[in-house]
Amino acid sequence: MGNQKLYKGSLQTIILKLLEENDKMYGYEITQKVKELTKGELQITEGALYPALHKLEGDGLLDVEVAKVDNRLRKYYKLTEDGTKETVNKLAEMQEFLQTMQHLVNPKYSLE
Amino acid sequence: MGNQKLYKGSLQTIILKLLEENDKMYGYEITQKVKELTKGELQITEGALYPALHKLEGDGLLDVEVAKVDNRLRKYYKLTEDGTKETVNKLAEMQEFLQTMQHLVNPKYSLE
DNA sequence: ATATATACCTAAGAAACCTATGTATAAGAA
DNA sequence: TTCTTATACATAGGTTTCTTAGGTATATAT
Repeated sequence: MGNQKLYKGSLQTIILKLLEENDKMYGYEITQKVKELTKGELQITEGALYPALHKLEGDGLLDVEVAKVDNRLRKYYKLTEDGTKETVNKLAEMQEFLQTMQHLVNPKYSLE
Repeated sequence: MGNQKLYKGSLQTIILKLLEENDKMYGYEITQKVKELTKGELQITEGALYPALHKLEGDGLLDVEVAKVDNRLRKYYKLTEDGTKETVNKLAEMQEFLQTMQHLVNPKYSLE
């Protein structure tokens, strides 16, 4: 790691993308999934994750469903209809950002 | 645009990369160059740029040289020796970040 | 018994940015 | 010739987003 600050601003997009792929997930599961997918490169902190989930829910992009598993609480989140639409937008913006940055910092590896 | 917040955290790297390519540049020139290279996608604001340049200078990564052109002030910045080394690090971190994000949000377009 | 993993949460502060504003000169349009 | 736009620097105040640090609680492994 050491480049955690580059991820600033991309957490919402990451959450939405995971929920697009996995239908429903709970917070802790998201942190583990991201760690696994990035081979430890990105560690989402709970102090960042939970407020982000609450914000997405408040914005109407996620629905919550509480469950009890092994006598422990879980809050499953899933995309609303608006959330599904917004995910498409956010992913498009992310792709544009990644391409622009790739072009900026390393023109020869550009995808264009 | 609309995805400006994704660029949060990447400004220093962008500045260093431009100075690696162009030897010396002044602030206003950097804003124009970035606008040109990104086809208007990224507009660096002065409120972000100047403090960033001052910080890089304070950290010993940039040297300043003041010049007067057409009776107007210009502050030319160039990489120090430390700045050149740090640029290599920051670019490597950026590449890793871009690859990780690409893999996260769109596995099939991954460069791996 | 103690530590680790699972599972949620918030408060306080830091970092990095945007908006707005200020100064000043040069060039172009009305 | 006045007004706007472009060039060129700068800072102050506020916002967003994250990190750090702490809190609660159950299950499992040592």
